[in-house]
Amino acid sequence: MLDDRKKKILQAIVEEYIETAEPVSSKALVEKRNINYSSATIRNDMAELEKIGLLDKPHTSAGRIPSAQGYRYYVDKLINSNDISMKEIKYIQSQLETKVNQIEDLTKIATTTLSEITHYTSVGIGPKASEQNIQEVKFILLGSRLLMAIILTETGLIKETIIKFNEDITQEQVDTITYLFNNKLHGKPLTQIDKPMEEYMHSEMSNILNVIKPILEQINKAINEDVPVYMEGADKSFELPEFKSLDIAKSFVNILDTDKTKQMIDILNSSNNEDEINVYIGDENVDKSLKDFSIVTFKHKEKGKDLGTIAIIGPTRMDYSKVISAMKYISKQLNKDKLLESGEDDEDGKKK
Amino acid sequence: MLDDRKKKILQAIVEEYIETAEPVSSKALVEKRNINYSSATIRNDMAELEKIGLLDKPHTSAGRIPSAQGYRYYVDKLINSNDISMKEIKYIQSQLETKVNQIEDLTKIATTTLSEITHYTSVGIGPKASEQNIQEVKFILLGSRLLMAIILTETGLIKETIIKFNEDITQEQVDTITYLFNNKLHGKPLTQIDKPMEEYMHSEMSNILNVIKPILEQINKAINEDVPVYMEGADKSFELPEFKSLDIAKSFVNILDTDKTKQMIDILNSSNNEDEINVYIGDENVDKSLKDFSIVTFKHKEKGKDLGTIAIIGPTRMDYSKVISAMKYISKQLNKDKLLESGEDDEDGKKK
DNA sequence: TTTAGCACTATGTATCTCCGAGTGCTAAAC
DNA sequence: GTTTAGCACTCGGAGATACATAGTGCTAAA
Repeated sequence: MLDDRKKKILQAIVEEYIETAEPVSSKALVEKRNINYSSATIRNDMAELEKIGLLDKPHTSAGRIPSAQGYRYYVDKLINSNDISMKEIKYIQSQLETKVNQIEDLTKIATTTLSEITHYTSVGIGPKASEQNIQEVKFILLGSRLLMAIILTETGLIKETIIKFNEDITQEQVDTITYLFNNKLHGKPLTQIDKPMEEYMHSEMSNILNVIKPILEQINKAINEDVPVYMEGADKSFELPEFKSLDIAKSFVNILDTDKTKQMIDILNSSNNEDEINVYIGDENVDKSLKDFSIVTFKHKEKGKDLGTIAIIGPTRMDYSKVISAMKYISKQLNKDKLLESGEDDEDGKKK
Repeated sequence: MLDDRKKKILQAIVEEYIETAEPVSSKALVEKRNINYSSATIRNDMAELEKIGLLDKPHTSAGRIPSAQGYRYYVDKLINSNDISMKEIKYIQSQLETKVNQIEDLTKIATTTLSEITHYTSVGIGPKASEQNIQEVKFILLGSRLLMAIILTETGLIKETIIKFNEDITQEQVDTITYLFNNKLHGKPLTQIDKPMEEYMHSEMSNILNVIKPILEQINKAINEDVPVYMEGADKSFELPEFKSLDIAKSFVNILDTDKTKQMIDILNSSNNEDEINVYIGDENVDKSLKDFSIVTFKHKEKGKDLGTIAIIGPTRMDYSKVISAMKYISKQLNKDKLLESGEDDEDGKKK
């Protein structure tokens, strides 16, 4: 356990370093951070903080910088998690009020807003379709051989896909299929879409057998493929002094490349704690290419269903206080709004 | 007009520089590029090529590099536009055969494939909705106050949006609206969706008046907002030696940031020539932040309708021969396939 | 327990030198 | 007239050296 002065010194070093990106000297703490002890006293404490592993020293004649553990201590015990101004609150509110066309848009807007408030790069991932339960399935015949399937989930997520057939489809067939799907699939998870249909595959209704199969195939494909990813403010990161190091810049681009999106999704989805903000500092990240970065994530859920994940990626020297505060506020707003239900309930009594 | 030897020398310099990223010396041309003249002769020619502005010299005691004009001459007159291997052709074909859920997916696949073949960053932009003509409009009541509008265009592009109402909507209203929309809008451009509807706004059908307005609003929003952008292989660019310069790396990230997407869209959409490959070298680009880059674009059209634009962005020292060849081949394939029609024609005789 | 004072140390920067690759030009060769 | 050999010249990059400086660690005194 640290005594008060050491805590104060650690906090001051972290915050000063976050601000200046330069190793912090004992003198700087006295002059800029109002620590009312002599630089010598502070130096003694700094030496001890270094011994317990909370500070690092780039070299003998430089100041100190926080270690990953130091940031961790700061985030866990010293942080001000209400570091958000009235102006920022207003801005967030105005952004979240924007009308959305789709549920996914909400995550997108939150991602953008977060990047604008924090000046870090933010990444958003749309809802994972596979976790959702089916509310309703609609089929629309777009042409004699072209069928559009629209799946609405209980949380309002919409998946649509187009199926092409080699032979003509009749409206009667479509009606039958629509009836079957909605009868069998309501409330079932999207991943299990083909299980309940299988019995029909082997049933007497041979006239739709050859129609159902391609539909299931295509729907399955649509569910598993499409996880929208939004990235905002990548250019902002490049203004940071850490990006003067080409290695860091490179690994950052590697992380954000669309190809590597799946990696990112894995990283973010491993943060499972519902409605809670997770912070991964430097080498706490499982992925080693993230060792020089910190990630702050938040998973937006409603009734246990994934509505999207939002993350901020920045250098370990990140303004945790600001990032966590902003994310906390946005997450609270997202949960308060319950936007999904605003216009669709009370139809069949299934929802309260 | 250049004599044959000068052409050969220019070509060799461009190609050698593309390969090595080092200023090319007269000696290198003799030894590595089999120019069967003495280095002195070559030096004389290089001096002349520099005088006409086709070559640059970083400093007195360095070799030559092509100027923007030099690249331009190379691209226009010296290039081998069939620089594509059997293996690459096979790969492109296999990729384009992938089943697509939506028309947009085609652009996406082409974008990815192009980046993989050329090893440069590629950017794809989906079809511009505003240029499309309406084929059919469907409305689906998802709840008592939630309506989904699906617009199918003549080229197969699908736009869908959700409209929320403050009061309940009946199926009869939806049917009326569906009839109205399809009656009035078939074959009209998407941008003019509200013009033909206006007369109804002032007509006797007051029971749907308050329904049409929010629908038009929301549809207009969906049309104008949603231009999907795909980016592939940004990390590949960072492996290039030019990205050792932090300024170049920075301006590159600036270009590709989602925020600046609209700039990019403008840039790409200014390349209007249908089914033709456009090359913008260095400062030929209107946007000054692109002065160190070259862009090769191709606009995929069918019957005059925009189906998407694909671009390769790389340093001015780009392998134009390979990029142009690959793009040419992909564009040919895209046009040959006419994928859009494969299953939807002959329904009502409107299409041949 | 805190502080003043001082020796010590690593780094960044500036300056200088030296090397070599490459040119431009002149004069000779073809 | 065209090509080539030869050579002086130039510039940038790599290393070496020195210097100034910011910061520490430690000792001894307050």
